[in-house]
Amino acid sequence: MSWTDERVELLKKMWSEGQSASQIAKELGGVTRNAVIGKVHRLGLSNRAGGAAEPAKPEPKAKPEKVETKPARPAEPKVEEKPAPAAAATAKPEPAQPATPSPARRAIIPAGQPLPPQPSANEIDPAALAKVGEVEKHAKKLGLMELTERTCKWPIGDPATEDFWFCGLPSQSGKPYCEAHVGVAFQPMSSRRDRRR
DNA sequence: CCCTGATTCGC
DNA sequence: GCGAATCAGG
Repeated sequence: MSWTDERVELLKKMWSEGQSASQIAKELGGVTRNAVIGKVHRLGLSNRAGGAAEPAKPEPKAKPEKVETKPARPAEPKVEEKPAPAAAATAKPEPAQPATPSPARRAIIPAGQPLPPQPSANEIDPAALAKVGEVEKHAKKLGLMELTERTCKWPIGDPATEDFWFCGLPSQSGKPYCEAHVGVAFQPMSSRRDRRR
């Protein structure tokens, strides 16, 4: 593979979007993250600043003076780093159904919820639940696109609204979830088996 | 261990 | 110019 204009363009785009070198490499295909990084450097955009943005690093120079703003590039598009929730668009307070072709639709419950059901106060170890609650505060709130092989894919929030994201915490094992979520995801199904219900 | 970007240097 | 190997972190 070679760095065609298109590929370089995509590289620039993704890099400025804050994508990691490995992700870019994966997207491009035929190159490794090293190649991407090498190219990035050669292109001179090692700093992820499409034109100027980063808060920059406050040098040990505590100069109370006003910061000099170079008018060098006043009209820079400046690609703000947006979380880019991937799938869901920035939902507006629009309660209306977008357009459900179904003649008779019931609740807006997405039938295809491939991922584990939210723990419904079942017979799950309270400690594990507490842990999840705790962990979800630290969730990285990844969008569908941000998920990788080793990020927790536990869904959080309501898929029907914009309040939906994935845990995203590292799932170091070969598991699809982080430690906490693994805990409530698959219980050995042995914890209290004879509930003599 | 997983990951990140940065650098080097033979090609 | 290219990128694998390596380095230096998190």
